[in-house]
Amino acid sequence: MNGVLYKVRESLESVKAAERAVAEFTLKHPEKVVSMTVKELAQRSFSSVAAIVRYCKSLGYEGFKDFKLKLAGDLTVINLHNRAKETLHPDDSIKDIIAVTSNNNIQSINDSMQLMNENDIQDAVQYLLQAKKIDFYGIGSSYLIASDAMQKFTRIGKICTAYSDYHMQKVSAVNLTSNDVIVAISYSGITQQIIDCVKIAQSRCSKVIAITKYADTPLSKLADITIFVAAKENAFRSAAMTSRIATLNVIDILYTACAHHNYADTLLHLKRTHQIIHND
Amino acid sequence: MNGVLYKVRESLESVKAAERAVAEFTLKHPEKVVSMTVKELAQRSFSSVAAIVRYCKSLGYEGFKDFKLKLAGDLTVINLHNRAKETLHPDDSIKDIIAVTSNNNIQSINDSMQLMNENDIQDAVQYLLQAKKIDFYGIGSSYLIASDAMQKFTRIGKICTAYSDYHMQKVSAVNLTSNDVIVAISYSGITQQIIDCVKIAQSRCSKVIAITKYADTPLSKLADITIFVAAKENAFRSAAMTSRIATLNVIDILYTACAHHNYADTLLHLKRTHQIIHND
DNA sequence: GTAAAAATTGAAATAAAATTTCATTATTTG
DNA sequence: CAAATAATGAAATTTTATTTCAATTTTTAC
Repeated sequence: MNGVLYKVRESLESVKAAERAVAEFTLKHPEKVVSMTVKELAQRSFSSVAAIVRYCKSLGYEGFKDFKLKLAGDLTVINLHNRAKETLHPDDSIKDIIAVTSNNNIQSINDSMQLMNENDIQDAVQYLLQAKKIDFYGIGSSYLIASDAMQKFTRIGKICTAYSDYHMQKVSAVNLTSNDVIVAISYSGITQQIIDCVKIAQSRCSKVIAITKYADTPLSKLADITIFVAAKENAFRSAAMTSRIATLNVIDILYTACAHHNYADTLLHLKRTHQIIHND
Repeated sequence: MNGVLYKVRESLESVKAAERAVAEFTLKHPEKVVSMTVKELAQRSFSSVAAIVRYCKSLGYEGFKDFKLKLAGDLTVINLHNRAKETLHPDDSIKDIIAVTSNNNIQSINDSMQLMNENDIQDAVQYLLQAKKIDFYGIGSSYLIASDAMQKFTRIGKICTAYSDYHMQKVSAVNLTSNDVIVAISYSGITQQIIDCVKIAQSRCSKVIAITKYADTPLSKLADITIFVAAKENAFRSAAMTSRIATLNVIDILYTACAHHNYADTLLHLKRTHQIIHND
């Protein structure tokens, strides 16, 4: 969350040539940077000492020393939930499976938190609050997340839908207005049906919030606001599996922030809802 | 815990006079130490530069620089946990909301892990592996979890279903056999529709695995195996919201354990599935 | 197309900070 | 109580970070 690595990654777009290599090296080997001197880093990233100090200052730090200190802090947090092994082997026990799976899920939430930009979330919440109608779009396992979001936002009195059918999504999209907001959920960021709906929505002047993996994808390029989730895949854990928990966490954050915005009003809505549904 | 501050506190017993003041100052104002130079710290704690470097080395660090870096890391973690209050207040910022929500979700997984019984999980996995057919039952937000489970187990070639409609659930239940297994998902453990289906399933001699909150509920009393999830509720976080992530983690564990049981076979199934669905 | 202005860059100078050395002082031991 | 040992900090040294500034590149304005 507004961490050093996030700032570095963000800077890649506007960084000067001499500083680019430094940024890239930092993203690739942050733990090395922490124990390097400016001189060493300058050599390793074919830059100059002065460029590095300037770069650190441009990111808002006092200098390289301050930068390293903050980075050390962030890395400790990132490593916090990272201690358990990540992959399973044929002879692992149930105990291992419980630990590894739970830790992967925890780590997924944690890593994604590092990628979140307060301002983006704030903007997304503003859109959602002002929206007359919200459409949540997702295909496959992302549809379940869309449904979850729909259930939540309905509970606080928002008009919103999540269609399981692609054609219904499209039908809904062509009838959007500039007062509406869509939330497009696609981990890969390349799901064609979602991209199609986003384009239709934008032709109707609706705002688009995307939730997708941390990368340059067609979806993130199109969206007005992109909220990233981190995920590591392996043979047993598909992309969808790893990202799902982190994506749900994003939904929780958006929902909580919206609910929070009008504290008293929300409590009323929730109370009303609670009286109808006692349990599930 | 082998953090810097822990070591410093431990050192108080055996520390030399000149270093004692340094240790005490560090314990009192660790966040200040991080941004101080050896010289400054020497003055503030009425010690000498050399004494401080020696002290850092005696604690096992390379020197003062290393000591500061490690301390910075620890402090970030400590701040993180301090910020992780559990409830939100009207004047909380987006940053607070991100931290609180994410931490609640992480906590939820963590707490539930503590409640899990290896043997129960192992037995549940055995049932699932031997099942001819698996029915996942859930109402409302629990239905989304049931669907998620269904999607996962389908990917490894299991015959399974999750019905959104109560009547279809019942229809499915009356046609179960002793070779089948149902997974009943209800956080409250008192959802009448789910209880009904469980009773029908048991009259057909099917095995029942329940996933529910940690308490004596009608559901946990009926089930053959109960897997518990922990959850703390408050005005903004309904039971369903807090428990959902933990319940999904249970599904992940069951799925992973089943998938893991036949390592080679599973990889084959997943590969096949992957070729069909590229992205979601 | 070109010249002036602005921005970028890194080598070298400077400043700051950390570490080491070593002589002095205090403490322990026989 | 003297010799041995340990502790201590001032000063020297080394390492590291920051700043300066002139050379170079890029942009802008005409």
